[in-house]
Amino acid sequence: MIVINLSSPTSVEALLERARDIAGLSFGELAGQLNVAIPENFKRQKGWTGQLIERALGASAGSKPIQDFPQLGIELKTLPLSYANTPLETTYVCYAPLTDIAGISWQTSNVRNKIRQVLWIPVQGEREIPVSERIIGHGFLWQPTERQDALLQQDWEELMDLIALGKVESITARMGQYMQLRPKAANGRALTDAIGHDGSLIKTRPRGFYLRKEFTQLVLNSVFGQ
DNA sequence: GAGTGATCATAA
DNA sequence: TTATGATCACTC
Repeated sequence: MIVINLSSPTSVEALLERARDIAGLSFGELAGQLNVAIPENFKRQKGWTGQLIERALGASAGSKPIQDFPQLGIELKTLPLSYANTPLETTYVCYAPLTDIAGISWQTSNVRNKIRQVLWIPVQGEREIPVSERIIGHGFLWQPTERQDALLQQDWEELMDLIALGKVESITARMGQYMQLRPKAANGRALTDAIGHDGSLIKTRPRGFYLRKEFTQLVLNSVFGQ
């Protein structure tokens, strides 16, 4: 049996080694080693896989708005794949700032900072596969290519411009070619401040930036070839 | 069937 | 409430 070390890895090499160690394990095997209860489905525990992998790799940030491995400058993301190895879900990046956005640029944005370096862990995501039987794939370290960075910058600037102009309520998830803005909250009653049409503050649902499946597919292609 | 909008658990 | 981890589920 593989012994999982719960402390934080102190080097990139050590982190990647841990990722290699869990590759090929089923969710059930890893959850068993970590004494984590396995749900039937994710209807009530949507972040279960991510939290399982975080524990296994020794992520330390908790719910702080920083990367999972601050010392290494690495963010951890699980990526549920179909049988055809295509992404099954969009990827949440971070909350979108809806006020006090003067002075924020793509270069200094939360989005760009978050995804400077990502350790992607592909996992089987088909819902017909019982949770305990889904297999963990081979994790890989990724940094956006210049082109990928430019694609996200384009969407980010379009969306942030609308937010700055007080048009957040007119933004739909259909906007943005590779990155979109969608509600991100416990429910529809959650409200936060945003810039209104005349520049005053309004209340709206919190929003988050999400990478479209098309973008994470580009990531997969850029790493594994198409 | 795909995608948007909604939602669930948890921590601080 | 904001933030983390995301997937659900209804509508088209």
